[in-house]
Amino acid sequence: MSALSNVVAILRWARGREPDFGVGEVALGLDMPKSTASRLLKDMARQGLLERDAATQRYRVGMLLLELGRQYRAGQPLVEAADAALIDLTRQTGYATGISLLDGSEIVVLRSRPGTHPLQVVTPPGTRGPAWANSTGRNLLARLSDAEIARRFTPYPALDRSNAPSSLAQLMERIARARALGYDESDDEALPGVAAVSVAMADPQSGDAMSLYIAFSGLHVNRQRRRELATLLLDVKAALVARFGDEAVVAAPRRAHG
Amino acid sequence: MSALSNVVAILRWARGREPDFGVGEVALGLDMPKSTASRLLKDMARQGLLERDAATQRYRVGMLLLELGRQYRAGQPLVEAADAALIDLTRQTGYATGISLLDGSEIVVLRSRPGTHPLQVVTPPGTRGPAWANSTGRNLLARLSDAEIARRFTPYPALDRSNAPSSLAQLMERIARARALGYDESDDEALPGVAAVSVAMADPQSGDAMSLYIAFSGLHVNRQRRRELATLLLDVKAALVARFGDEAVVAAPRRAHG
DNA sequence: TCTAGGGGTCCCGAGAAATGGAACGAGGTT
DNA sequence: AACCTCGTTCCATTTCTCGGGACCCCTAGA
Repeated sequence: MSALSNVVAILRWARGREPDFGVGEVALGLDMPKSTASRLLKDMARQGLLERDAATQRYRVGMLLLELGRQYRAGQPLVEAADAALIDLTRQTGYATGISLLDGSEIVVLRSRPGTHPLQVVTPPGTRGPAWANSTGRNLLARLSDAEIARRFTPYPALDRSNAPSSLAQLMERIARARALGYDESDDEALPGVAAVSVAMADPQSGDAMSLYIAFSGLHVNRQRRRELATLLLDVKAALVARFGDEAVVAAPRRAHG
Repeated sequence: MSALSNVVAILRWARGREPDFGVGEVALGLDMPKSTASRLLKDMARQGLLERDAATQRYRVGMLLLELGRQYRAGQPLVEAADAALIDLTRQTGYATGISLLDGSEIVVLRSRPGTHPLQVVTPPGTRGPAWANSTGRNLLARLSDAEIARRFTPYPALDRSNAPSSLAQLMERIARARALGYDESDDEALPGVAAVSVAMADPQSGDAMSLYIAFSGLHVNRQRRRELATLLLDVKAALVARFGDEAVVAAPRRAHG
């Protein structure tokens, strides 16, 4: 087992363990001798990957990771332009907006900001969620082949949320609808009380896909207004496609020179 | 040289290198053999700390760091409460707000969100800045001894911004003013055209200090309004101190039991 | 068409680092 | 005082990492 793989195993294990964790928890969680865990955590703290509270002897993620984390996909022209457009959309509408990426069968929030309406839930960048139980995820899945979607969702994950698709067949129906409409909606699925509309697009240079969303309280936004918000998002997407292109447009000649 | 220290050296070097970087740049930047750089980058990508674009052979920070980065100081009750209060303040006033921490002679943004006024500059979490050239940094420095401040600012850093203190003496004056007022202001210092007001406080449990700020366009907010914003921030701080305490209040008995 | 140069990859012997069982320290509880 | 839990340190042994050198691929220029 290389030093690097041990360190990354600890970092992966530490995801979701806010605010801190101890030597024994790491040893137990990773089935690792306590002396190994103690030594690795101490080394990682010394190097700045972690911080250690001397009073409690507990560890937490280090500031270096805060600095690097915000850098993920930063500087990519399409990502920055999309984010700027979504910040404008929040100003214009008062609703929370953001960008999500697909990772396996989950989504990870890349950028987000709260709206000015009293929506309680803010999903900060770095947060994971079930891709099948929100519109951003289904939009991203819609860009994959049916076979690949089936592969990722067998066995089908359990989630006790009545509005979320509860079988692969239901998920495929929702995805088909997203493909047909060009956008998707969710309401009280992964996030209770939260509704959203979203669109997906890809960077023509790299093929990296992302989903742009507007989130709002399901109780306070009627059907008509949701359609208006979807249209605003489609307009944002159209402007970005006009400026950067879309993967679908250049997919064929992508590998060929020229 | 341990494997861990090499990996962290690469991660530190990678800060600020958006959107990506190559093997040769790392080897040159860290004075490292190309074979070493190539092997380390490949291993780091395999483990998810980095991602590699097969087409360009260039590397970038990995999604794992996005997930861990947002976790920094997350789950700490005071940080979460302060952030929620600042989100409310953005809703209420329309101005950008956030939290910054001190690291040596620099500040690092922990949380931030844009306002709804047309302020162009948004400083995302993870961004570094000169502590002496903005109000958040001076507030945090105000909590240190004069000797410690002098130590951190000798030699005094150069920064070509006319409104920023350009000597240790000027910095100490500004810090003295922040101590007297309980808040500080900046205008067109580290960030051109950007003004801010901020207050600082510390977690009584851990002693960790943080600065809360409101940022706005220097052109569009008059002196009266700035004082109102400072009062709002002081109110937020007072509410947090009432709820959590402040380090100054419990500093003496901190090490003693009880 | 050929050559040179830049960027990057892979191999593997030598040397350095990492592992983890055992012993131990500190603090809390009975 | 004895016991338990959490965490630390030591060091013999094992495993891993380093990086020079050879090599590959691609592009530009003669």
